Parts: sequence; C-alpha cells; structure tokens
Amino acid sequence: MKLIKINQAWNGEDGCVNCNIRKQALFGDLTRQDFDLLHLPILELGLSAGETLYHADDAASYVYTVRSGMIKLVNFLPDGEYRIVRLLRPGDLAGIEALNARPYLNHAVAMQKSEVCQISLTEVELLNEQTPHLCKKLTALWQQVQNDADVWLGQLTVGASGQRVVRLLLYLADTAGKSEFVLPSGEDMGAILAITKETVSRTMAELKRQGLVQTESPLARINYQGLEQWLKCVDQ
Amino acid sequence: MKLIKINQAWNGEDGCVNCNIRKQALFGDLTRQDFDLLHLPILELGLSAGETLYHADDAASYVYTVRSGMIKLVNFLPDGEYRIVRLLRPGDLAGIEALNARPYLNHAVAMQKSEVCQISLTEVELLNEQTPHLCKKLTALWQQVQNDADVWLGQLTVGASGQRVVRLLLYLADTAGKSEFVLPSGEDMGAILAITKETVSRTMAELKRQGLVQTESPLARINYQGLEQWLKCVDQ
DNA sequence: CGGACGTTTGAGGAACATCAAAGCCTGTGG
DNA sequence: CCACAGGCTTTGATGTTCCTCAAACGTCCG
Repeated sequence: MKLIKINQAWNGEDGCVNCNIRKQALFGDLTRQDFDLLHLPILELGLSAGETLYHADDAASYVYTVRSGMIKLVNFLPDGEYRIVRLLRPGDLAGIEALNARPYLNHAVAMQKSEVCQISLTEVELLNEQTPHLCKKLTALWQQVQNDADVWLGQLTVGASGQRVVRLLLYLADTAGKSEFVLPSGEDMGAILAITKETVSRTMAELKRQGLVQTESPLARINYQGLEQWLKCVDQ
Repeated sequence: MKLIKINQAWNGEDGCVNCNIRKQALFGDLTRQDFDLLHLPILELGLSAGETLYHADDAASYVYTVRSGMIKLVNFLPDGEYRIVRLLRPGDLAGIEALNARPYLNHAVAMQKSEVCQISLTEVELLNEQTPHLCKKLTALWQQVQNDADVWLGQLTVGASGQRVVRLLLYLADTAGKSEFVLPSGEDMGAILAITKETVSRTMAELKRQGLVQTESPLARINYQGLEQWLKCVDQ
C-alpha cells in the first residue's frame, strides 16, 4: 500500500473549516471553537483505482472521510469468493467500526481514483468527550450505514438478475446525483448483486440494445425513468 | 395493534437500575446519577407472535429495547413480497433509526412471544445531552447493526440454498447461545435467505435425514459442529 | 369435527452458473 | 508510433439449481 499524501488538510489553521464537503462529513456540526480542540494534523490521502485503504482485521487507528471517488467495502468468504457489502461516496466515513475499538470489519478498496482524509481515532474520542456536536453527526453517519444495508438487502439481492442490475444502476445514479456516473467493473457489479459477471454482461448488453443505457469508456449514462418503467413492466 | 402493558419498568425508583439485561442494553453504561435525569416512565410491553410493534414510515416517538423473544425487521417490496433484513434479540434496540428524527425504516414484528421496553425519544435525546455515557453505548448498538448487516450480506444471501440454510441455523444458534432455539417458519427463513419456502423445506428435510437437525414443536436442536463440517465439505 | 394455515413432496420448466473461446480495450515497451 | 501482452468483456453451449405450480398431508384452533 503506497498511499500518496496530498497535503495536510488541517494544520492548526483552518483547512477543515473551509472543507467543501464538511457539511456532510464527520466534522459537519463542529463549531469554530470545537476545531480549536483538534491537536493532531489531518492528512489527505490519494488512492488510485484498485488500491487498498485498509484490510479487515487490521488494528485500526484511523477513520477516513471520503472526499472524492468511490470506495468499496469488501468481505471475503472462506472459499475465496468476495462480496461487496457497501459503497462509500464523498461524505461517507470508512472504518466507522473502529470507533468502537474494534478491528476493521472489511477491506476498503478504491474503485476509482479517490481522495480521503485520515482522522486519528484518539482525536475523535477526545473531541467526543469535549463537545456534544460530534455525537449527533456520528449517529447520522451510522444511520446512513443502516440505510444502505437495507437498500442492499431489500433491493439488490432479491429478484431476477435483470431487476438487480437495473436497481443497482438506479442506485448509482441516485448517489451520484445524476444519470451519468462511473460504472463499476462487471465483476464488481456481480459481487454487489450476488450474480456472475457473465450474467451482468448479458443484462447490460440487453439494456444497451433497448437504448436504456449507454456506455463510454468508464462512464455510463442511463435513462432513469426508462429503467424505472422497465422495472414496473417486468415486476407485475 | 393491541400491545399489552405489562408494567412500568421504571417509576422513579430503580426498576431500570436492576434490569437483568441492562448491561447489554441502551442504558447499560449509565450511572445511578444518570438515572436521576430520567423523568418519564418507561413502559414494558408484551407482544404475542405475529404482532406488529411499529410500521415503516410511522412517525416515530419511541425506541424499544428487546427484553425477551425475537423481533423481525421486515421490508416490503413493491410487488408485495417481503424480506427480513434483521433479527433483534434481547438487548437489541428496535427503531434505532428514530434517534435521527426519521420515520421507522421497516416493520417490526414479533416472531415469538416477546417483551420490549418502550423508551421515549425525547428522553434519549435529553439524556444524551446531559451525560456522555449514552453515546458510547449507542455507538456500540449501531455497530451491532452494521455487524449483522455484514453477516446477512456476506453469508446469508450468497451461495447455494443449502449453505444459506445451514449458515442461518448456525447464526441462530450463535445468537441464542445454545444449539437449541425457536425455529422460524419456513416462509420467514425463506424471507431471510431470499429463497422459497419449498426449498427451505427440502433442505431441512435433508438435514434431518442426516441427523444434523432435530425439530420438536417450535424448537430445533442442531449438531453445531456437524453443520460446520457439512459447510466445509460442500464448499471446496 | 371441520376449517385454515403451514409443511411436505413431486414434476416440469425457466433462469442462472459454469466452462470455454473469441473479441476488445489499455497500457507498456520496443 | 506501433505491436503485443494482459485483463476485462462479450458471446455461446451446456448443465444444474432452484422456482413455480399443484396436490396431499399434518397441525393448531375455533
């Protein structure tokens, strides 16, 4: 793992205060005064696609706020297969389980070129004792975890393979905020949906044939309402 | 919904302080002084099998600590199918998402005769502002949610139907703390594992034939190590 | 006792996994 | 700049698993 240190996001001055995604992120509710309680620098790290941020069972001393890109949380099964259990996007917190003095539960791997802020656990714990502003945000972030888990379980692992792929595309568009986004590899989509990459490929081919999806390089553009309609027709 | 009020678990005296599952539950870290901050009574409710504790999208004003029995969290899909996304056992918190001023995310239904404590949201919020002891426990409970979600996604929705059934049986034994436990209905097991009740039935029949599972009335007794072995053999 | 509901068992068929081979991009080094 | 290697994607043929539909059986409750 050769993470690149981009810069020191907070250095005693006001890097964090001015962070462009701070409102959504862990420190979103902190006041100017709260920031004065910080005494360790916060590093900003760059990851290229495929790089690992941390491994499951690693002793954890940091959590990471995602600033850009996308991080997958991966679980490996005894037989070597793997399964993606969550996707983290800007504002999300990777390694949140470390706040409980537990080792990381999954592997965190960048799916695209990504940037994260590395926040020391002790920093978070100290801050949490000295100001009540953090606990609320933490609860919101945990809630997000539950929400995602529910979507995953309720929509992405149920029904015919076609429905799963379509629901994933809609989910990706939702989280990206637009109908154009970086498409995960076929294998990754399979690991999200619990189907094989071949089935993913066949379904995507069919959707392209119907003009509901266009792909170009790493990007996909989807016809959102068309896909929603497609779901309803197949369901009945 | 006709929940039965069993009694007032906390009445200004020390019902909660002496609660036999308090250590694991929401108030586990509170001190005697913290309890003095409570000013609303906490009700203990009884549910019979099949009764609903709350519905998804209900405006939430309570969270519930499970005292006995088992509660399932259920999501309904547009086509009327349903999916169980989590099982709650004694010590777990139902409706935890309400702490974020959100409506409930799923339906909560008792699978067996169960008992829960009804805790007012405002109570939790007030307590959270006045003592730091709650936040830690909350984090631990959220962590539990994530943990369960990972197990669900990583083990119960992947692989052949037989493996899923066996993993569920092992999971139920783990959470029960012994190899004898109340077996969910075939339909519920199917809704957990994303397979049909017929497939569940066939698999269970086969496991019984092999002497790895015995059922009696609502109870099941499993050969834990035998099932673990069974998993390894099938895997390869 | 009879009805409703859950479980069991069977037969048939569809959907998906598996295996295999060919095609296509990407990046690398000559 | 082009050629080539590697990985990822696509497409096909085959087989198995599991879903679907259906009927019989068992059990719990009125």
